[in-house]
Amino acid sequence: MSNSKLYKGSLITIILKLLSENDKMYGYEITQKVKALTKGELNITEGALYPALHKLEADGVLEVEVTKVDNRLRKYYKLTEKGTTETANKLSELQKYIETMQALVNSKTRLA
Amino acid sequence: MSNSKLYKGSLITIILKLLSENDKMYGYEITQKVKALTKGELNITEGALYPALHKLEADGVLEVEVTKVDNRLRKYYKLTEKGTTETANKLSELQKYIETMQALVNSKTRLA
DNA sequence: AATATATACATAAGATTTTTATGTATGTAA
DNA sequence: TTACATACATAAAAATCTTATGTATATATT
Repeated sequence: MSNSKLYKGSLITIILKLLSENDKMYGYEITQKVKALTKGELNITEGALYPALHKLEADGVLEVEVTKVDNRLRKYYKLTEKGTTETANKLSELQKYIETMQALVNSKTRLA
Repeated sequence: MSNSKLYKGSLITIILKLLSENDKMYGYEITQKVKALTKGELNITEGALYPALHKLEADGVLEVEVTKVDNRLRKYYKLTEKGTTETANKLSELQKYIETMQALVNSKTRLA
C-alpha cells in the first residue's frame, strides 16, 4: 500500500475479496490487479503484501500451491473453507464501516 | 477506536468532521458524540484521542482554549483556517476511499 | 460514610500494520 | 548492457492504535 491513511486495515479484506472471485492468484498478480481495478489509485507494496499472505496462510485462511512458470517461481493462493467464511465476515465489516462513516460524514452533528 | 481494523486511519477525519460542524468541542465530548452518532458502534479510546488532538494542535490544524467548568478542566478545540482546508481534504479522501472500496467489492474481478 | 460511576485530562508500554529499503533471481526490451 | 518487468522475500523504521495506568472532581448509589 502507499496511499491515503484510510487504506490502513483494508489489505486483508482486499486480498480475500479478490480471491473470492478468482479462485487462485499469486502475489504479484494481486498487486497488478488492484492497481488496474483502482486505476492506479491504490498500490499495494510488497512489504505489506507478502507478510499478509504468509499470515493468512498460517491462519488457515489461504492455502498455497507452488508452481514454476517460465522458469520463475509462482505461489498461487486460494481460499480454504475457513477463508470463505472469513471473506464474508470481512466484507460485511467493510459494509458496516462504510455505512458508519457515511453516517458521520453526512449527518449534521450540531447539538440541538 | 474499536474492533474492526478498518477504523485505523479514520480518527483524524472523524475529529475534523465533527469540528467542522460544531465550532468548538472538547475531547471527552468528542468521544461521547461519536458513540452516540454511531449507536455505540465506534468507541474512541482516550489513548488514541488525546495524542491525536495534541498532534493536530502542534500542526496548526486546531487551536485550543482552556476553560474551567464546575471546577473541572476543559480544553476546547476549534479548527484554524488551515484546519478548515485540511478538513475538506480529508473528507474528499474519505469519499474517494469509499468509492474505491465499493468498486473493489462490487465489481466482478474475474479475468476475461 | 463509602463506593461506584461519570466527567475530564494525560501518558507509557505494547501490539499491529504499513512504508521504505534491501536482497535474490529470471526474462525481455531498449 | 542497461533498464524494466516479473516474482519472491525480509528487516528496520514509522505510524496508529489498544491496553493499562495515573490524577482529580462531581454525582449517584448503597
